[in-house]
Amino acid sequence: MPTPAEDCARNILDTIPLVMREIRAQMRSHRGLDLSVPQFRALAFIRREPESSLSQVAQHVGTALPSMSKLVDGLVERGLVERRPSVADRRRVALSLTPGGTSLLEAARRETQTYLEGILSRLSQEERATVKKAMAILACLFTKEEGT
Amino acid sequence: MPTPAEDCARNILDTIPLVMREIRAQMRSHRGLDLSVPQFRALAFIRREPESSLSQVAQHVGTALPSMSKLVDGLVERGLVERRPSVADRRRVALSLTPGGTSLLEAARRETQTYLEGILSRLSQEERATVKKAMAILACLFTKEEGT
DNA sequence: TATTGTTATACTCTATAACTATA
DNA sequence: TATAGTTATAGAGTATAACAATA
Repeated sequence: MPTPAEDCARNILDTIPLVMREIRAQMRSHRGLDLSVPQFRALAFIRREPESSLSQVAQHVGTALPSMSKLVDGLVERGLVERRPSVADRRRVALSLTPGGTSLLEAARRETQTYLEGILSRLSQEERATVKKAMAILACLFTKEEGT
Repeated sequence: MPTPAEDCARNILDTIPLVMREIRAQMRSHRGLDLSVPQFRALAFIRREPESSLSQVAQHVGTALPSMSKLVDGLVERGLVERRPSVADRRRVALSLTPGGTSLLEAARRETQTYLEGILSRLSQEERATVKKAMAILACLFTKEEGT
């Protein structure tokens, strides 16, 4: 019989990529407001933390700095993000959403939320509670892991 | 107050990409046996279902057929997979692991399992049970969703 | 004609290394 | 010297469209 941790690890390895794939496909499927998951996460972070630097966004989204630089290039080209040099420290960059970026992000979030809620509505209240609790546990575990 | 489903959806959206990112980084970090998550999943499926066709693998891993064709190209070049025309139906392809592919897959799985178990060992038995149960719920939900 | 797979094309994601500008 | 960011480079993932081979 497998140990509990072994068992749990295998379940994670089987399930997380599956769910991730659905989320990605769903986000990509909207004409005009299609976003990749990292793009979505970057926009959401910038809205929550206006004037954030590139490093902060990269840290939060979990990419290397050059990756985020290029990702932001694309968002700026699409007119969703404004990138200005910071006044306090001119090495830095100050990122913020344009009005178009804000409304696109909100529309995308609405779509994705609706999609997920549709799926989750098939669960019992208890099952949803279990999923929510598990997400909180994992988020804690894997966020704290960053420095290691 | 957000509805339970809305709440749960946001938790999923915040957490799944985070965990996915860690799994990916972990799998890529091994010298000699570094695999992407889709490569790992393809190898695992082919071992479980020898002589499978390209379509079957693509279906299981969740990629489009051309994507899987290219992914398998890489695995064949690395000597991990053998791709032969099927005898019964020569449009098809019969995929199987080489001995090298089998041992690499096993080594990679061991590494990843060990890594995940290390993290999960910080949880209480009850927390692990919650995570495991949630994974089962999600796997069911998102596997059945494929045809929609 | 329908199915299986490949090729062509075009993005995005991702990382590391080398570089520039500022502190 | 150290930090923030960009550019260069390279490889993988992803999808759609067009094509070839076989049934």
